[in-house]
Amino acid sequence: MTIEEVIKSTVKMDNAKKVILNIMYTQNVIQDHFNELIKPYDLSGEQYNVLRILRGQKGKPANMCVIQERMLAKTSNTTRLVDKLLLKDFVTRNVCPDNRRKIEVSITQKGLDVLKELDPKVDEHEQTFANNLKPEELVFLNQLLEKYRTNK
Amino acid sequence: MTIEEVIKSTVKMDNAKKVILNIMYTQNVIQDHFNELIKPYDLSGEQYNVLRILRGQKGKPANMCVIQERMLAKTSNTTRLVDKLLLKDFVTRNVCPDNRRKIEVSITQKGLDVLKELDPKVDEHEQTFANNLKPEELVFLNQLLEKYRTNK
DNA sequence: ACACAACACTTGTATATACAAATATTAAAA
DNA sequence: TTTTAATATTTGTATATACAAGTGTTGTGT
Repeated sequence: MTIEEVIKSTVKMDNAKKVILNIMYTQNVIQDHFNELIKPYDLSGEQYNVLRILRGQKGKPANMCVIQERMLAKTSNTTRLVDKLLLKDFVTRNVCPDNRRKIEVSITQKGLDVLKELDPKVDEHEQTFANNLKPEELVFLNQLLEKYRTNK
Repeated sequence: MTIEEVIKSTVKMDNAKKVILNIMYTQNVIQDHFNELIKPYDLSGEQYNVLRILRGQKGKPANMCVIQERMLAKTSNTTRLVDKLLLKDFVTRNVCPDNRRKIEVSITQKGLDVLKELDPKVDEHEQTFANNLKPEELVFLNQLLEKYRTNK
């Protein structure tokens, strides 16, 4: 389905406009698909993202600003995201002893367990989309997107 | 800047995962850029989208469900989006005389004026990104994204 | 004609996001 | 050593989004 069919556009669009709509719409499709996947786990996409960042720390706690800079949406409110994860016992939060302005956030075993359970489902989610392209097309799509963002 | 650099990833990712992150992140970058552009006009991205759909109707009013199906984010709450536009006198809203369940939404002259003022800025926004790619790359990026979404 | 389902839209509620201002701590300058 | 600036995080507020339930209208079957 082309992007014109998706938005039932009546007028002809140039490729510059089409690419933007295609990226925005594709992101929506991916996100809706992912939200379905994590719905039973009482996690939002951003909360999942934070958990994955924390697991990537391999035991080392992460400060709020470290989490922030590794997230895709740079404007997210990390404090409140961590609040939600804390309520579910997926993370711990402690004041950093070396610098009391900082907060050390770590993933708990319960958090690791839920990620472990999600891993195969997330892999499947990623593959479902990726399988529509040949391996070399996948590489090229990555390159084009990165080039498209140049200087932004 | 590659997606790995953006999220400061420590571990190696496969291309299936990289594409998803690349699309999500690129959408964020585009959206942030666009939000800067429309901030002075007291419009949200979705509100702008609705106005553009209404202009595309060329005088013919649009029902709520027509607006809904033409939007990128299918889950948006059209009623409240139109409420906001109504408060700014960018649209009118009337019960459809043929079918009183339906609502006819039309763009006002004021709405058309604000779109007209935005047009060159939106074009520039689109071109700024598109200029990073050769014309044939732009075409290919569109094709890859559409293929990537197959059956979703 | 009546009951009931389908449709089009609205409203309620909880959560998420955006962005500015506030707080607390540490670092730097006078 | 104060004062000031910079850093790290939190809080407040307004708006947006997600999703279920509610309202009013029209269409269908008996």
